[in-house]
Amino acid sequence: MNENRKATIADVAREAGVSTATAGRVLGGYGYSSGEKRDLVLKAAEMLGYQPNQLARSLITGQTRTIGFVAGDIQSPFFAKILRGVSDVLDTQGFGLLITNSDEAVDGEVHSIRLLMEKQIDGLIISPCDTEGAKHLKKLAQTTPMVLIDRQVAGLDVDSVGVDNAGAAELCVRNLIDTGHERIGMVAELHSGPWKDVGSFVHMVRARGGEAGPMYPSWQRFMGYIRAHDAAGLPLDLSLIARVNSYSIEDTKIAAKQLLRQPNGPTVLFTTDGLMTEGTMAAIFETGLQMPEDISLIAFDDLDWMSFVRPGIDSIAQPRRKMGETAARMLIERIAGNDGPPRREMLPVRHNERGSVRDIRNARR
Amino acid sequence: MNENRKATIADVAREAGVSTATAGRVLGGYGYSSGEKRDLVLKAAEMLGYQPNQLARSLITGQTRTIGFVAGDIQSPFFAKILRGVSDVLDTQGFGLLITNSDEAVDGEVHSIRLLMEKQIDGLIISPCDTEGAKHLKKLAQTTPMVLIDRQVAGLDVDSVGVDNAGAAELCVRNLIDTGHERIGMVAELHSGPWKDVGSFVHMVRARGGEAGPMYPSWQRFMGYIRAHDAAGLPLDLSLIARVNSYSIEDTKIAAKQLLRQPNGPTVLFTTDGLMTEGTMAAIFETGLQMPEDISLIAFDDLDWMSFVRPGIDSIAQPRRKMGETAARMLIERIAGNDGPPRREMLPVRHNERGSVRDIRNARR
DNA sequence: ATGAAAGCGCTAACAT
DNA sequence: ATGTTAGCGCTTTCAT
Repeated sequence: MNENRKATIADVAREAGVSTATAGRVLGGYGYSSGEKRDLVLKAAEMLGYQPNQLARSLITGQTRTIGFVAGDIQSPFFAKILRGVSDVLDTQGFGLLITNSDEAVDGEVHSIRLLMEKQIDGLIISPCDTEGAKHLKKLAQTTPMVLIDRQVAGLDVDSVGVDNAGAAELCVRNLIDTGHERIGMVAELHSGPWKDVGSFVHMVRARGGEAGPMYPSWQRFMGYIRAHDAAGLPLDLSLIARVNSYSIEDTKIAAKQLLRQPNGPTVLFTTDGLMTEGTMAAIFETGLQMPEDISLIAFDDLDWMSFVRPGIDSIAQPRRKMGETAARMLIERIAGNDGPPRREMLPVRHNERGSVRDIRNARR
Repeated sequence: MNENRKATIADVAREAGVSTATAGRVLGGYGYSSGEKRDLVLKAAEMLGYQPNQLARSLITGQTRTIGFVAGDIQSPFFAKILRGVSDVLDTQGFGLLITNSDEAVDGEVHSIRLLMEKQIDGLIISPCDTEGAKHLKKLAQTTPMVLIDRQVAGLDVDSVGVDNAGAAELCVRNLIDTGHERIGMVAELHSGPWKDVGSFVHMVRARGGEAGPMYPSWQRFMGYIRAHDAAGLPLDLSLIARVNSYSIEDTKIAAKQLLRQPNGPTVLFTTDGLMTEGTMAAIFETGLQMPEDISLIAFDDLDWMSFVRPGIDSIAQPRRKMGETAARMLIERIAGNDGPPRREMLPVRHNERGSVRDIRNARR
């Protein structure tokens, strides 16, 4: 027997003594078929080791049952966890998952998307690297189901999932203030958005009463920081904001060290994401400061190790896996034909207290 | 103009006033074409916003330029980093990447592979969850290019990439012995392989002079542990082996705590992978032991946080990203037609000394 | 319920 | 160098 070539429906049909249409109907699970022919076909398929060719099926149905995911960087725990959630849901629905990295650059994103679209994905989950223009996404959204994860894009009305970054940051900073902290440092990669500088961002936020459109999560967290200060009547000291210029641990460490060494520095550091936290941890250790005696720390995004270092690190944990699951579910619904209005899923965060934040209400300065 | 339907080659051909074959030739970059017609076609394609449909192309060429990756769990930093390496190389070659999780179960693996094969992947990178039987892999290997990562399978002669686990572990344990340690604990998930128990494994290793066939990395690391003891003439004490039954942090913590609390316990702990290390870290903190004064630690697999906790954690780092790159390159070569003998790429590990291992040669017990 | 035939979008002979 | 034609493996009318 010739087992060099993969068995096709035609082979099965011939073996079973039926037409290709009938074979297709039982193998593909569509249309009518009598029990008798069914058995014949199934037996023949079994014998020949028939495996359907989804390509051919997709070409005709126009559906690949495959979705694309454009991550910033899949090796970061943030995206890796999200991806796991996505993968789990897709798996139960028989969908495939094609992944790419944008490396947070528009070029990479455009390239990734083109590749994915050529492979005829049914839908896209993306963490867009630009929250402003993103014309390519707006155009794509007209033809392809899409859900945004972690970030939103101004003027792009599609499903999205994320957390209330500003709200979570505000609550966090308010707690710090309640615990006696007045000099609250922030370590963030505030890459140039539409704002000239940090000062004009503050101005804008205040002008709008603490509300603003879509922006990067780190800016949103900064917004929460501002709101908490304003609500408590605590003046903002921009010298406490370490603005990291490149998204790297090394640069973060340098920026954080500088912040820690300046005269009249912060009593606590608030870091805006996992990478900022790692750079800041390194800075704290290198400056020899003790946590939480000399410096307190609270991090946005929870990481594995935070529970087994000493002190444990306080954090705001995003439900990453669930974010992925939710995104996947929303996307599949769209693919299935749901054409209701875009939904914005805001998942709750969890605040972990582990001992890295010191209560200094009754402490001497 | 009707932009509801995607433009096809036929549309472009019509618009350009040429045959579909000519249009196909310039758009697909094959066969001859005059500059004149080329321009016509390109212009028409541009105008219609033509995007090739890789499905149709693949159906006919028999190549999808997509490969599959079956990971144990993509959210673990180990696989996430490997995946990044794979993705990078594929990207430069215009290949797509379809990922799935096996969750280290044969069922999941089989299911994953079937899904991937139906999508007609050109090749497979897999971290097999069974190093023994794996009949499905052996069968598959006859028709589909495949490279194994991290683990090998007995009797499956295909390309693979990994590190010299036994050698690295042996060197590591020898160093511990040289530093005065005589009671070296090991925390490992030694899931039931073909050996009745740990004792019979030791027996087997010794009988074969420290060599054995393919097996799980954790068993290989244990083999290195045995070899180092035997080479140094240090008797093996099986009560120092914490055999973790389930691959979870919680169970690891419990097993490690038990090991730490037993009378005449270890002076140092050797953990066999990232998850074992995290569970062990938790155990060390919960028992209140000081590192490295009360207990030393060295870990197989390097993790982000090991450099910024105190003390820093000594580790054996696998070049995960490079492993992924190498696997991807090997696979692409196979897809391109390389039919030379299977290659086993053994990448070098790096030993990081950071202060979690204490030199006790001159210390009182 | 089943079969014959058309065709998804593209490439690959085979002509010219 | 270009056009014509025949499929790739499957689904989907349309008959019967």
